[in-house]
Amino acid sequence: MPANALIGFEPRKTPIQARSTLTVAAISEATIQVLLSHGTERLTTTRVAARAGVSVGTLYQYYPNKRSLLFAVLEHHLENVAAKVEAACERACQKPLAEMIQEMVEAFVDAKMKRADVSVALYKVAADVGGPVLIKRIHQRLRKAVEALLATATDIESAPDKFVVDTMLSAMAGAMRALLESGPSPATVRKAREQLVLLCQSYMAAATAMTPGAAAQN
Amino acid sequence: MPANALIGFEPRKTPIQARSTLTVAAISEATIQVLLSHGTERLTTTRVAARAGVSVGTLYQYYPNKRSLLFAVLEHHLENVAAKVEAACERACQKPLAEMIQEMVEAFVDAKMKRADVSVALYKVAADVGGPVLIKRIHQRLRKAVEALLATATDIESAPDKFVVDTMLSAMAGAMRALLESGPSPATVRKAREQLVLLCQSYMAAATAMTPGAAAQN
DNA sequence: TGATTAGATGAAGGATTCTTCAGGTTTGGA
DNA sequence: TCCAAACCTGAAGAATCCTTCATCTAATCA
Repeated sequence: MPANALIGFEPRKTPIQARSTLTVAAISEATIQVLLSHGTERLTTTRVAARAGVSVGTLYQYYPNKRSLLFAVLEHHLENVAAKVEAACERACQKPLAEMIQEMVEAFVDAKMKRADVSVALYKVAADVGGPVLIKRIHQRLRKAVEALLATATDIESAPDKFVVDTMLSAMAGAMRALLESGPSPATVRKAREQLVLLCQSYMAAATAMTPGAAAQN
Repeated sequence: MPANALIGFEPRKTPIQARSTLTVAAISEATIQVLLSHGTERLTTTRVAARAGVSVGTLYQYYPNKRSLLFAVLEHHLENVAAKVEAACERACQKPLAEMIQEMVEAFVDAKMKRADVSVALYKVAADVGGPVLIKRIHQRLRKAVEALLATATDIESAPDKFVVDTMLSAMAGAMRALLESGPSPATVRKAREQLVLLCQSYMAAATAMTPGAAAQN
């Protein structure tokens, strides 16, 4: 399943002339627009093409099928978030643990909130189109970035387990998802951001303290 | 949206005779089976009816449409999980914070793992069928249960903010989802369960005013 | 036993959507 | 200018699927 779950998703043809480059960009943006205005259910290739100002045939010249179209948009979004977090990780090297976590988490929250509506719409897409595979791939990227980051922390002795990092990341992503899907006010987002930082900080502190000498009181 | 998002989901007719009670039970179970064997995409009313050993017409006698069928199954699953967690909350009254959290989290994990395959399949369903509304409803139930629980903790001064409880619950649920969707081995589940407990414990300890004495070292 | 209600049937209507392809238009180089 | 490649068009094919309803059978009760 995870191995060949992505077949048939490759672009059918790559744009060569300037005209077609504009076309694929328009299709991509139209997909997001239709997603926002009609939802995943009523996202049809014809509608996307119409919104992009081209005909369906043109759409199928660059995407082999509807799913590949959605997949491409989802992939682009996730890559973008991952890149932001990775950048934050590099910025936060050689600092105390708490500061590292704060920068990383805030980068993640801000990246997701940048276009909150799109983020929410894409959760539904992920359920249909290669979600698991893609999520897993991005997740691994983030885990590596965070592990590399933690290795440079100035105030911890041994880097935490892969398992711990994984748990933190999925908790962070899950809480973020719940937040996004609740349609939060700016004030709510601010508070949630703080809490998310605290959540990750306190967990990492507890999970890293376990390994060296100062074990927990349990 | 959230207000009337559930219209048309009410059962069309309630079974009276014993025969029809069996029928609806069979349809319900068949829905899960088809969900597992064919996925949400290829879940058709005809297929469900066939699997249940009845005709499509019979199905439509009890469910006004396909979505109401999926909604009912999802609702049943979530109610079950919520009940398990609520029961754990009542069991854990009048104890130290860490123990409370442990019992609650473990109850949640165990409830979700009970039929892990169904849990995973229903995530996709939730994306299509009244997910947000239902999730929000269950979430509120859990929050109230946890708040009532925390109010009886023997080692904290003031009960934590609603916001804190919400964050913890969504983080817990999110991490659990990621775990389930990764198709974990029993050993992995065991480790993840521990980590999830630790995650929630350390966060609650950090976000709560503990009684002087056993405060966190940060 | 006869009448009335509950329950079950499944072919067919109706609607939607994905995808193709034969043919037309535009672009860029020779 | 002229041609080949790139690009675009959109009606129509093909496949699904949801849902209804006229009709039949089983159960309940007077």
